[in-house]
Amino acid sequence: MEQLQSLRGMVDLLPAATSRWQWLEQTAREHFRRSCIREIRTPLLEATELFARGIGEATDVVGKEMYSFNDRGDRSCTLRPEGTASVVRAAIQHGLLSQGAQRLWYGGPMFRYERPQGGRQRQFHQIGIEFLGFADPRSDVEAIAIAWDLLEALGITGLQLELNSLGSRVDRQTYRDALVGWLSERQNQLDADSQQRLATNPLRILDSKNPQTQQLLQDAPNLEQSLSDPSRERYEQVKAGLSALKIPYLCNPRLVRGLDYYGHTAFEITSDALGAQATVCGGGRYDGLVEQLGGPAAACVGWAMGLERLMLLLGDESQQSQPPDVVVISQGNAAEALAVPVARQLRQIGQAVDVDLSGAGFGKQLKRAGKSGARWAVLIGDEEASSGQLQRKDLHSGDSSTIALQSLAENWIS
RNA sequence: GCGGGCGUCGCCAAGUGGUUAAGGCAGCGGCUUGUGGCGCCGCUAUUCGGGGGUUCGAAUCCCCUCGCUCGCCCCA
Repeated sequence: MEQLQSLRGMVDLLPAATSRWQWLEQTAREHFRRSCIREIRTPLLEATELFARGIGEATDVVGKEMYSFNDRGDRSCTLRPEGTASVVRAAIQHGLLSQGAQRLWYGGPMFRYERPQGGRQRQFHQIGIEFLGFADPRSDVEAIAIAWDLLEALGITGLQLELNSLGSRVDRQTYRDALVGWLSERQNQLDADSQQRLATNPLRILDSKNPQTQQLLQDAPNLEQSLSDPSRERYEQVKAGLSALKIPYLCNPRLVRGLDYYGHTAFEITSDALGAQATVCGGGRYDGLVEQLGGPAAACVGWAMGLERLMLLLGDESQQSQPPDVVVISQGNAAEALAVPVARQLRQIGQAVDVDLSGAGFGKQLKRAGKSGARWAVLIGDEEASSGQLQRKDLHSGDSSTIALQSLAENWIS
């Protein structure tokens, strides 16, 4: 490789794409503002231990996907692979929870060392919300509704909300034992990955894509049946809340999610237009995490969306960049000296002004100005420079008039 | 990390062993040295992602490598 290029899975966003990204981000920001959710920004780099303890040692994210390195002080650092752990850490560190429950959102790049694929990059972008200190099932409903409505505001259709309850810690332990016991007797019928997980993370076997494994699981103990009455009741309340909002959902008892901190409500919003990377939004409840990371007991619910995947669903029609309002054209020493000052004056009254600094002939500059889609051209040549009367040309109609350099800003009318 | 497909100019793309590697778009220059959007003319890859090999001869065949892509895996 002679040519220097971006690292694998690290993608440049070129000007043709950035306006679309800005629109997406603004739409999300506005949606969060209306939902009274405030932004939190945390560092991209954290102590490796935060993720190891927060997300779980046995998860794939921690086990094999982290960008970790030792810094000059020999501390193990990791580029954040997700947002929740950092937000929780920050909330604990700054005592946010002692000021009451927190409704927070975050956004920005995340890093996961994986083989890139459509909708999957090593540096990718998420936005997410975290409700810290909310135990009521209505908070699950509200969080999901906010995600659902944001996707609608973005104009994304054809989405499916899948819902499950992982129950309480005790429920999960009970179920886990039952599942491991049942599967152990049929270990030889499991695919290789699932056999591994039997020891490390048995619940994950549930959402294996291996058809034989899925077949086998038909008769396996069911997570729903292991739910305690309060857990079941809670789940019902969430479902009722969603139904009341007319948000359609599909109960999927196999929906497990890969991060250890989830319990009770877990959900995903998927699209069938994304190939293998179908999840657009994923989240759930993580009532034990704050305490686990050294904070007070605080029930929480949150989710994250992958922005690249949203972009894929929005279609990649690269938008034309906004054309300038005005292009300043000049020729000759005296005139060229005026070009930047004129542009600056017009910018001060709010015009989007481009300046042709090429030194090419009038014809050429005018041609480019026309192509740029600008409405106006301001022409400055020797005559204009000496008389102080600039020429202002309407590029749509071709009409020209003069405008005095002295009173340019005052007399400019778009 | 494992399998399949692909890689020719900024973009799209012909060429599949034989002299100088089509074409289109964009860009640049000119016709038109101070007045554009049309038109016409011209220019832009000693080189086919990179390296090595086979061959008299390779973009075209083989190996390695990098990258992209699809599936697995995983998740957003």
